[in-house]
Amino acid sequence: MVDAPRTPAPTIYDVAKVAGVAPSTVSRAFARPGRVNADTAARIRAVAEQLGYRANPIARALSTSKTRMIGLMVSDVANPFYAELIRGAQMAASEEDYVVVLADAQESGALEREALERLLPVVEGIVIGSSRMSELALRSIAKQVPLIVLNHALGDIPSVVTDNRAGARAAVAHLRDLGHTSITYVAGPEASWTDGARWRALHDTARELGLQTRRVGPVVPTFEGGLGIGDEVLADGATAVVGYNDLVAIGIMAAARRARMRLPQDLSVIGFDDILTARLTTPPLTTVAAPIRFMGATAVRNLLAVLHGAKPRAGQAYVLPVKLVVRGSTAQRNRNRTSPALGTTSVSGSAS
Amino acid sequence: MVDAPRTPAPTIYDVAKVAGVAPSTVSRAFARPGRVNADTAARIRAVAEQLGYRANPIARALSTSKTRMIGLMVSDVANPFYAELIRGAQMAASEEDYVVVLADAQESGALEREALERLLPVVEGIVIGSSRMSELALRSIAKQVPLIVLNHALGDIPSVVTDNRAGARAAVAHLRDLGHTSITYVAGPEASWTDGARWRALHDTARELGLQTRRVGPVVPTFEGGLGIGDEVLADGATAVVGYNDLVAIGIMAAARRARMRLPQDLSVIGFDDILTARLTTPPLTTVAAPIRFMGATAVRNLLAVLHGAKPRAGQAYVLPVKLVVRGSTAQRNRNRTSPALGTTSVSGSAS
DNA sequence: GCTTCCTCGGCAAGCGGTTGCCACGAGGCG
DNA sequence: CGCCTCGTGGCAACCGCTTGCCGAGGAAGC
Repeated sequence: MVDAPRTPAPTIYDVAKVAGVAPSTVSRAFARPGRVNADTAARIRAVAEQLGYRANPIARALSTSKTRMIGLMVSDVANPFYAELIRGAQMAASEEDYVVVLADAQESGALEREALERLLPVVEGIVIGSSRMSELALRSIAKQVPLIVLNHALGDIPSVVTDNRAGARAAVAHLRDLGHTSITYVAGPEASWTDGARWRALHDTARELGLQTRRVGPVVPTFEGGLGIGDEVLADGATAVVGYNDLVAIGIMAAARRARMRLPQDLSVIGFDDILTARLTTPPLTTVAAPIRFMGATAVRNLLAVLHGAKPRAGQAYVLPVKLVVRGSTAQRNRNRTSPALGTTSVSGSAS
Repeated sequence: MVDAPRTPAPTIYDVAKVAGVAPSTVSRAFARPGRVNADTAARIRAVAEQLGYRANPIARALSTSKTRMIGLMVSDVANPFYAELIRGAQMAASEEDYVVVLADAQESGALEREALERLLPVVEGIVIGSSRMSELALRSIAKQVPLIVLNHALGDIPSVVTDNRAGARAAVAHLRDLGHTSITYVAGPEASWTDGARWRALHDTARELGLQTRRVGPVVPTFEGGLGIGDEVLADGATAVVGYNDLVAIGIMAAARRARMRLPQDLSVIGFDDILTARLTTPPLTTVAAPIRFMGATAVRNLLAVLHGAKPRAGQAYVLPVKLVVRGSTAQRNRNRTSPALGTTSVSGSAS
């Protein structure tokens, strides 16, 4: 063992002894203002302060089951989207003096279950960002502990999502205004509820506004995913593509550049989410910005509200507004762009 | 309050009753293999399984002070560097069935202290990534709980850092090979130990290899930081710049592009760390790649080792190897590049 | 003056495990 | 055959805080 002559932290018993009262009184002095005479309370506080007393959250939790911890499950911490989300959740939690326990599913349903297992007995509630688990599994979790899911509207579990419909509409309208007549959508994970929502909304609005749509994929929702399917997208002579998320969109841009296309003249690209990276690319990415940080905060705040006794609002998801941020990756359709010279991993097929 | 007819989870008492043994025996059946007769243990396990018993970590923690949680403090969760770090820490923790409690200092020493305060009583040990606190404060923490700091070599606290010296050397050598004779370093936060280490190493090797160095900054270690100081860097006619980290380097690139310089012909840029974003820029960033994920994992593994009784290795930091990853942002020095047309926020001064 | 109510502190029983110590029986050994 | 040792299980005392309940004493009501 280590050296550690660390003196044990003072307890309410120590404080009680010094202050000349019973431990229960000390406890109440902190937890139940008013229950104890003001003078006594003041004296106790003073002693506590002087002894450096800090309540032991573990002990408290044992009898109250209030750990002041909430679990946050993300499918991939390394994804910038989640970084922002975590930040929001983190902030909202601190506001109420809660602490967040992070779990990373690493895009695997099995790991997610396992991590959840570790979390469950310790946290008061859980926020799950884009689960890879089945709805059945989610429901079973929801039975055990207050739960709120992100980016996935389930009938009976409280959830917060973004307004994918409005976002898709804005994207389509923007592309139409630029003269585009056809849009290629690069799909994300099949298991993703968000992907379905985005595609459906895109498809519907496109039809409404008289544009064609095409759907390719699914791909893994990363830069590599977008890069990998880039040639297929370009082979068909697409002039406008919308990616499942920013990372995919950026991947597509890289593929286009590799194929010696000019951006945005030859190809307009739009992403979803507006992660930090979106503004760092060349050209900077036009994207449907989600209030990511706010999403995390909203989820946590609602979870906390439920923990404080509020009725969970299950029937209807909280839908957060989005905004199309026009940057440099979209431009007027170029009617006579040349057939792309495909990259090394080229695919047969030519531009229309 | 909520509905919740959630039946209370079974305890060792329930299991004991059904299995016809004493609670202590149940406890030992799980915690102390061998201490209990194999048959009895098997029976207990069976009963537990059937009842769906799960040990309550809170209760266990109360008497053993082993929470199986470690704290991870980062100065900015939204920074991609930390995203990777968290992932590594997270993975290493899961390996030993530990859970990580995340705290975000939001680049503020005060918030960092506060968050630490919340963490301290709950976790068995803490990993701090790039602290904004004073060394004094760090030492005081280290006295209370096993601590390991990242990117900051302190004499008496175990730490893991990257081989900044080797990294700087590689960067300088690379630039020299490309014909550059002078290097501008854009400094990061003054409070950053890493910044000092990088600059010193850069300066030393440059001198050794016969190159000039210049140092500008400090700037906040973000894209905006790099972008903001870009003009100052360019005004002096720099041909090669090394940023404190990738984000800063990317910011410089953006500034250069805004000034209508061609990259990398007119300006070579090198970053540090190799965050995910580094390969997504145009041109992709040449950078001194740190094994970020591995750093996180290393920190956690060593912390865990200490918790398991290993002697903390304080005297000497664990230094992790780095590797120069040459991408597209560096090129042969262009001897006759034209004086840059500075952007809107231009600074007086002309190229040499 | 006596009952009633209220305020405020203490007692003690949990919360769900862990663990030092003891007891009991069986096998080993001289 | 008596004594020791070893393997196992149980008892009970924690770990530190919360909280229902009780009771003493003072204020208020009649």
